[in-house]
Amino acid sequence: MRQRPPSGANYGSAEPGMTDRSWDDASGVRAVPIEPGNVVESNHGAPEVGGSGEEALAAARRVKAARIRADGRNPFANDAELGDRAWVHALRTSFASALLEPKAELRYDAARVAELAGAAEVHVAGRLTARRGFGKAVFLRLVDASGELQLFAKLDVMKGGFSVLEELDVGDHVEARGVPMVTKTGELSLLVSSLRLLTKALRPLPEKWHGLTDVDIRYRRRYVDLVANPEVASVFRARTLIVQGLRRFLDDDGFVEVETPTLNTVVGGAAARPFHTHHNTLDLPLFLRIAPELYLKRLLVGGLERVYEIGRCYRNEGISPRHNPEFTILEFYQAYATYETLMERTEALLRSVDQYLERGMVASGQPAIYQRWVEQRPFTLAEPFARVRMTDAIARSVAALGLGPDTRADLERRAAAFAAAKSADPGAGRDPELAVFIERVASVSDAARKVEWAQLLRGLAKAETDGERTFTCYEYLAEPFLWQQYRSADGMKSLPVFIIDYPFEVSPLARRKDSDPSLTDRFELFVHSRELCNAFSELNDPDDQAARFQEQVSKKRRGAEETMDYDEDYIRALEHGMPPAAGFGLGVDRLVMALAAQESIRDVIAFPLLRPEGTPG
RNA sequence: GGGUCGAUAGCUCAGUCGGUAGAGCUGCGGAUUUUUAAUCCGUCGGUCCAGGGUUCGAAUCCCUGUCGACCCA
Repeated sequence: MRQRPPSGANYGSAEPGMTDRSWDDASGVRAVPIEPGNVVESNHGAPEVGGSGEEALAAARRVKAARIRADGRNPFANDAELGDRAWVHALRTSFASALLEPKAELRYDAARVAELAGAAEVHVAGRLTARRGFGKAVFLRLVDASGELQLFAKLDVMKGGFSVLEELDVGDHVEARGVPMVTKTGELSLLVSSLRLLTKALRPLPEKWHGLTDVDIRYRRRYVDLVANPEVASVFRARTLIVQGLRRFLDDDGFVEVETPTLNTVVGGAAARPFHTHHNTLDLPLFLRIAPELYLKRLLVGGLERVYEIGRCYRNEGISPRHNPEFTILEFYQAYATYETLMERTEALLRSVDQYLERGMVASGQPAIYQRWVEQRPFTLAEPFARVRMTDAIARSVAALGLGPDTRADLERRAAAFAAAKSADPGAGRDPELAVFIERVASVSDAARKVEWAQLLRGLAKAETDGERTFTCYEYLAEPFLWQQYRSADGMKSLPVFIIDYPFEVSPLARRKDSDPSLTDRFELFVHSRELCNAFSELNDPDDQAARFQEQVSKKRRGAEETMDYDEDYIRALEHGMPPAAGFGLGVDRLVMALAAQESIRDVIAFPLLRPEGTPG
């Protein structure tokens, strides 16, 4: 790809009008000057020409479309025969041996290209994204799905066909034939012998230099965003490569891909609020699934042994740069494996996917974009991931924050006092002692200032068990600081961290540790302090599972919103015997964010959920 | 749910103390046969997010609402 301006957008200026029709071709095409008052009938009444308001811009293009129709041609043609079409990236690749140093500048040796190209014409098609006119010669930039190529249209080559330039605008789709050549500045171009409009674009593309930057419009009109900001297309191509890489890794390891229901009658497999829906003829209330977990494990019971699903889940929760209400999850389940096996597999999986991504980006001519992503990633996959027990992570982080070893005990005492005061008088206002306490612990260090103490204490006060308190301490005291505390050998990047040994109370589907039944054989992988994977040895004791479901149900009765339902059929399945197994879940959107160095989940989801345009909220 | 910031031409943005609404790009007309945001000349283009208020006068000040971004919950 050619070097682009920093904004990523780059559209050519308008071609000044060409009224000199001395080269009108012999086919009798009458070029009609486009002027105010010269409006030809269009599909949308009589547009006013002139001005550059949105309607006026579209109207001017409708006039051109109408003129083309009047000439007996179709401005929305569908008879292009592209059997011999050359993708522009493939074309570029075929002239790679003519590249001059430094190759990144994409300057070509004219003589070498002439030698390679001979007199053979090639056929390309795509969208015009820039136009620079010189009267009897015009430069156009053509973009297809593979890349971009400059077209060089000259009157003395095109003869009568040159008049088509009058009716072309930036944004139109065209097909062109010509012989590859190199311009004076060394740019590989197609010396156009024939050029034809395929689709008239009635609306203009955003401005060529600044492009489209309004994030709201970018997400709402992704079709424009993709054209105006080429890197957006790279991100979505990367997404495809990443998903392919995940499939490849699992398929090669004997996993069976399955699709399980997204319309569920019970909520299960994760702690989240569901979306509600309804089936009419069954008159059945349904939930959109929050996780495929319980169905996939039923398949283990059935003997599939290695299954996975990549699919959409729906959680009725807030929207943030890291959360979209619908998102894509990968879950896989492997019989006769443990969570320890899966830690090995996880490292291998992520490296394999990243290599697959790199190969794909290189193959599509975007090695520079991939390289930039790697540099922008604040983490590295190159070194062994850290493995830390949750309690150790807390202790280490507490020490790193400059807090004493008794901090947790102090916090729990304070939270208990807070909870007691609150239950005695729910309407009580601020607790001045609490503020004093927070100030005391927060003032220990700059890092300690960053702890969300008030939320931590609220969480501790709400926690019902020791395990929940451990998890709460982890969430607030350790997790946000993992990226600082686990670093690569050179200290430049953060290391992915496996947090292991989760308390059983916060892991209702995981197997208890044989050596310590208060813990589970579970890990989560944090990449730069962001949760990416969650995996555990599966609980296959139906009686233990039934008790945990029971506890979830009673939590819900006590007012908790993010709990599971009792899934009777799942218990029955376990009673038939699920082989010992380990299961794994990964947020695909978050993986794409991490690998393609994107800060917002909305930048890796083509059409993120937005409030509808122009509707009161 | 709360706070901060933002919304002005199709796009990117200015707009002073409250006094006729501005630029660049796009479009349109013209010149130009090797450009790279081409260049040069001319020109069209506005529900200043919406509604209300203050004022002789509001893009500007106030209130309410809508949408968005960021932060917090």
